[in-house]
Amino acid sequence: MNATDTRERILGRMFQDIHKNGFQGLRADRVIADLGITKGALYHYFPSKDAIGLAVIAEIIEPSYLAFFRSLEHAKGHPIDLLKDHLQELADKATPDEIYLGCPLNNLVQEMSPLNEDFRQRLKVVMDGMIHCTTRALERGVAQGQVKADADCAAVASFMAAGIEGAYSVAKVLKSLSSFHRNMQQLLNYLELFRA
Amino acid sequence: MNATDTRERILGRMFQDIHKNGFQGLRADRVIADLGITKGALYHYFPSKDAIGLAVIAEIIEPSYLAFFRSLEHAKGHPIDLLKDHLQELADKATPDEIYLGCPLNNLVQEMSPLNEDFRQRLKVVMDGMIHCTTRALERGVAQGQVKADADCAAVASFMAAGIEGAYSVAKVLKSLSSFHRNMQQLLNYLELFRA
DNA sequence: GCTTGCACATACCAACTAGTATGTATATCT
DNA sequence: AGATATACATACTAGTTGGTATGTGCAAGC
Repeated sequence: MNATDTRERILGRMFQDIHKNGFQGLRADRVIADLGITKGALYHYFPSKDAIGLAVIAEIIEPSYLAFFRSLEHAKGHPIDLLKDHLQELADKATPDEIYLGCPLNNLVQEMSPLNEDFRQRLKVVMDGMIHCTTRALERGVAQGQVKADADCAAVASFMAAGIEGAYSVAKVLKSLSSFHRNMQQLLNYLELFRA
Repeated sequence: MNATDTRERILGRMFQDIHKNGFQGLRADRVIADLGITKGALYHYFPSKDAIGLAVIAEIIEPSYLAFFRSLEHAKGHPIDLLKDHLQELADKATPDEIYLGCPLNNLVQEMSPLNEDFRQRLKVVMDGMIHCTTRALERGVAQGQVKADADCAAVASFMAAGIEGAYSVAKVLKSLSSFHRNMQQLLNYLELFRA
């Protein structure tokens, strides 16, 4: 077991615990007991609880969310199809358990934005990334005649992000995977409106 | 100062503290210090912290959210106009501070649904109420030829709820009132699609 | 005027929780 | 081989936090 392994094991479990309990509900003691390690190991890698949360956002949440959206930059194909495929994939791969726990990004946004500006800044980077990449993809679509010329690309991109988070949110209270599917389908219909 | 006054003062402040810090971040000590009362008063009215949270949902959040949606049942006028007026009002009355703190319902949903089934049940009642009242209003609109006959009323109602929560969510991270306005406007446009 | 019960106030505690101080085994470099 | 740094383990603490046990002023009812 080398050093990077331990650090990543810690971060992975922290992410899971935060996903379930929220950052304020995260208990370092619970995680280290779970991993079979000790406080010494934990505080060897992270100076504080806040640092753990920020590392989880930067090293786990951000990469996993922005992977697709950054790929839009050089992707071939109709931007609306690319976006719809991604939403469809999100809908298809979602398990009841994931829906019940909610979107990790959304959870942290709701909980931490007003409490810790460092958290908000890092979360904003992720949300901005999603929206801006989508906006640019739609704008390229306009330039290529694939997307309606009068489409407000920034507004559509922003609404798509809101629709995704809202779908997660509603499905989470209702504890209903089918609610998530229905709302994602409505979002697909909405996107289709902007095809040229 | 009579008894009901004290109870309501406590609930009001608890709501504010929860709105800002979340339920797990709620500190009873902080609230009673703020109100200038003592533990004795607090635990005279509420048996536990959980009971406070549930009372806040049942007595503050639920009535304020469902007031409009229940009124739909007997309201005159085009259902789409009624809904759009409500969304417009939500957009107009939102202050930067409220946007920064987020939607109280959404906040609690994200934080508490997976942690406490009692909370989730009570929050689900609110969300269900919003969606079902909207659904019925749209269905009446279909019956009266005001709403497109092929509209999936339940899906539209659900998506409207998701759109609202999503708009709050995105605006909260971005700390942007104009983002909220833009997304609410997109939601208005979406609703317009179903006018007969 | 005496009891009863409501509406609090005071003092206190047990459990938890992030964080620290210190020790130690092992690998690496010189 | 000795020094140094890394990667942890152990033990402990200071500050919180929800909750309780107990006391008290007071108004209403008898």
